[in-house]
Amino acid sequence: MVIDPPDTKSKILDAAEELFMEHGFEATSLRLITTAAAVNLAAANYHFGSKEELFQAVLTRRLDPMNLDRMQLLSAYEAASAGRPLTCEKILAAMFIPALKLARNHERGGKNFLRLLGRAYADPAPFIREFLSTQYREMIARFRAAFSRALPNIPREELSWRLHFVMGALSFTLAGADMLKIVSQMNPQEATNDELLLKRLAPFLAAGLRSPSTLSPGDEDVHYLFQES
Amino acid sequence: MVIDPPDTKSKILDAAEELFMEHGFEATSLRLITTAAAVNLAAANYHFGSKEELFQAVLTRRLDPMNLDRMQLLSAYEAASAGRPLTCEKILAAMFIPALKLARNHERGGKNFLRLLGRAYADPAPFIREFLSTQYREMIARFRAAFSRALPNIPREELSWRLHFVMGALSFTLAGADMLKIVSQMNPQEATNDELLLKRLAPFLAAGLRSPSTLSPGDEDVHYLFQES
DNA sequence: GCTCAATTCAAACGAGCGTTTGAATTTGGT
DNA sequence: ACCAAATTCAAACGCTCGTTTGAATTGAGC
Repeated sequence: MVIDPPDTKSKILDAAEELFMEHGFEATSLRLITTAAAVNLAAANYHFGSKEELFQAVLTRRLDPMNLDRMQLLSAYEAASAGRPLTCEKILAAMFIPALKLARNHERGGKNFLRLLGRAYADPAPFIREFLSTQYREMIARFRAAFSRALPNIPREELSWRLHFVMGALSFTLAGADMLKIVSQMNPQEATNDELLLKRLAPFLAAGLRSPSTLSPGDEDVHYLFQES
Repeated sequence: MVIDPPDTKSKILDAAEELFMEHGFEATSLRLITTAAAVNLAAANYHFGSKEELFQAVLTRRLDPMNLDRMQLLSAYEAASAGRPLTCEKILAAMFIPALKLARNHERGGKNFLRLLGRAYADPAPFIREFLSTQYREMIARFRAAFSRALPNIPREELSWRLHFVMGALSFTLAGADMLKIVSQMNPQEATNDELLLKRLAPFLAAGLRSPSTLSPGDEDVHYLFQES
């Protein structure tokens, strides 16, 4: 069994994924990418059209299957629950397991990709924001509906916020191997254990999601944060 | 009472803050900044040395007072508690109130700054990461100690992770006015109400922080996420 | 009113950027 | 073996970047 050599397009995608992850979109030049991929400079524009389209191709290659995976897993859980609403942990698992599967895909640096993705969330470039917005719309809608059934007592708007916090903590965690040094001077060998990481994150988020809504109607004026002493 | 005109240095800082926030570090040129500030291009290098040092000056101007504020507030709460450990809400309030105070500082765009800060957390540039790491070290250590007293049953390592998640959700939330469109198609006029936003975030995080540790010793093999069906 | 240091200014420097070009080369169908 | 399409290649284009330079201007102290 012979593994045929990767074609130019794949070599560019692989090099771009690693370098975009390491330096960000703006700071990574096509010359750096094509040199690392050992292909001609013009090949990038020939195969992908532009640097922006190359970046989108890097994201799409892994993001599409992962989000599909998430939705299928959620559907499987829902089918198995016989009509009862899922637990928050179950829904979070449907979000995390496909991400973990990707992170474990070491043959091609899946972990690099998750860090790249986490950073893309915070990138101000309009073309990145629009791209992610359309890529995520369907998946987010499915999960919002699932959480809504799991947490019938949380108002719809409050739930939107909490889902936002969940995405924030998740993407920050995925992107943040370096950040751990800032926040916690964490043990590095543990920081690379993604499974353990998400095992810690999921219960944390589930507890937050289940907490009673503090801003129920008529409760707007509780100065929650600003009580004296 | 006459307000004297802002000097060149301040004009550059103000313009840089707004433009770095909008486009990120790499995508913002000194020519864009100095033109917006209506000063000569060379003035940026004359007053700040380099683009990197200018960026650090933008951060320092507001970050130093804010973190000092946080630590003083935490000390005040601790002094008022007469030796009893603080609640998580109280500690989170000491983190959030100074940020809110800054966001309310409309005369100079404090809100812009918080978005810039949230984005800096995710920036891969080494000089940014090192800068933030040293700027935050003392403040983080103080708050970790406070949470440690508030949550004596959470192992030290688990607590480090949870503090990490808290920082993630917070910075993502501060940075993410645009992101709300992706995750939740949120009501925009509400998204700009920072007080309400943090009133929702704080109880969410407090519930997560207080949740029982699921990875207590001997419990390592619970396949929390990977249970069947 | 002179001096000298601090600041502002227009101009340029060298380097790196994304993209395009047009010829050379490889590939696959007949 | 041939042709046409797909791909690779070296070179260049036009542009913007961060930084530097050296002269012009300003302003406070004597």
